[in-house]
Amino acid sequence: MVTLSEENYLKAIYHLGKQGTLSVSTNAIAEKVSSKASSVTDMIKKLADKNLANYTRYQGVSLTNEGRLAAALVIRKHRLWEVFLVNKLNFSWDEVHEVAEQLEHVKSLKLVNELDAFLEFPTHDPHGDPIPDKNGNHSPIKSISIFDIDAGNQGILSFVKDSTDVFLKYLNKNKLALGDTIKVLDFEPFDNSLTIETKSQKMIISKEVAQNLYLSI
Amino acid sequence: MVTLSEENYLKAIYHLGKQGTLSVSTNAIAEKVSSKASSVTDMIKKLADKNLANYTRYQGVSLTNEGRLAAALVIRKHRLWEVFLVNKLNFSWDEVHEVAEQLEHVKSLKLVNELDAFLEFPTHDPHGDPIPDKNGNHSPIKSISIFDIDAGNQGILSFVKDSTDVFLKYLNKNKLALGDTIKVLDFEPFDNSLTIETKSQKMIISKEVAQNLYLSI
DNA sequence: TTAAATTTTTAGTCTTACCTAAAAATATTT
DNA sequence: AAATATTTTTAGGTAAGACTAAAAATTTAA
Repeated sequence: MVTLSEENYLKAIYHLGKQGTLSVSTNAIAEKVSSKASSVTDMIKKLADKNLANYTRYQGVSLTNEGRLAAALVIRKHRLWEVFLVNKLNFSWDEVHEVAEQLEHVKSLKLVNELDAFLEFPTHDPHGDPIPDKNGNHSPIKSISIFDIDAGNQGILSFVKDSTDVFLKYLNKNKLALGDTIKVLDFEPFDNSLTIETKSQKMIISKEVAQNLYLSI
Repeated sequence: MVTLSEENYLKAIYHLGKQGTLSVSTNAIAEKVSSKASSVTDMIKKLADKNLANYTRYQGVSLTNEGRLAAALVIRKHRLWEVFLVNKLNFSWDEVHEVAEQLEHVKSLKLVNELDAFLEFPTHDPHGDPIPDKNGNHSPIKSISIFDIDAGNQGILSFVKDSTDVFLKYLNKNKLALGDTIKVLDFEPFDNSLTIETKSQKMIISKEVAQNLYLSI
């Protein structure tokens, strides 16, 4: 049995190192799960004992196939619940994270798969993140940061990298949502800001914002 | 903050003693939550410290108003989730308990209330148990055990007292479901069995079964 | 109304998941 | 390549929530 806490560590390792394939550092994990390096070392040993992680002292951790699948299933649940909250229960995309963090730990294969069917097999969550399938696979994101797009080109906003509520609220305030068509009009070298245009408006966004908006083109 | 474990004890006390108003014994609680009496004593002290329970050594426990409300809210969540699982996710009534036991601990007022609305404010769960409202109140059950109904009378099956999966599977096998109209045809004093009739069949049920079936008349 | 049985509490342990502080290993500078 | 800085691990400790075994209180029976 994988405990709640173990699931959170698996998720962290998965996210930090390209689906857990890369070796990630103890400190990075500690930061991600808001704990201390020493606690991480303890937990990593436990994961390695359970054959969920590959670990050699001082060399960082990666996930085993088993660990990667376990992590992907937690992420699958998290994202499916987010879709449920937004599509069925009137949550907005900046309110779902905390609740999904709890729901993702509920254990029942039937629950996940019925939920998936009930939501009509969504492929992406409300922030544009792909939803892993039963086998832990997801369609790779084929999108590119607005910051890397040349002036004159456009695309559809399909993913936001930062999904903290501060950023999502900024987007709400500025009427930017997934699915919007966005055109890059101009790049300002002085402060790296960009002028963009949507169906309803023309606006200037900072480099920080641009780097978190991804378009599919 | 009320922990998961505390919530389970609150539920147990609530269920054992008429919504927690009656004083219940340490042993009874231990039995209900599958732990030992000594563990119960520890937890009861914690609940009393948090002003959720009334406790004097050797005299049993009851719930304070605050404790009763907290318990009712957990039960509200449990039953709403059961409705969700059965009505939306194709679970049958004998499969929902275990999953609802996990879902009931998810913390988010918005979640409960939106779920309630999404399900169109159900008043009873799939076993006929009443769903407490936001303030912890529920409509009293106005139903009577089949065992206490005189031959010749009938009613609608609206509540099953025992909701273990063994009993629910027995009902499934014998095509008895909530909402069915059931008429009591005969009572057999030798073994206390009853002959009942539904729209589709005539059958004999034991005293044990009869005492767990409640009709509204 | 004592004696016996039962229930409840206390005392002392264990495990999980965290922590701090110090030691060990690895990385980075000079 | 030594010295210094950083990262990681180890050692030892804490709180929550469980446990066993023994002591205390209450209840039941003789």
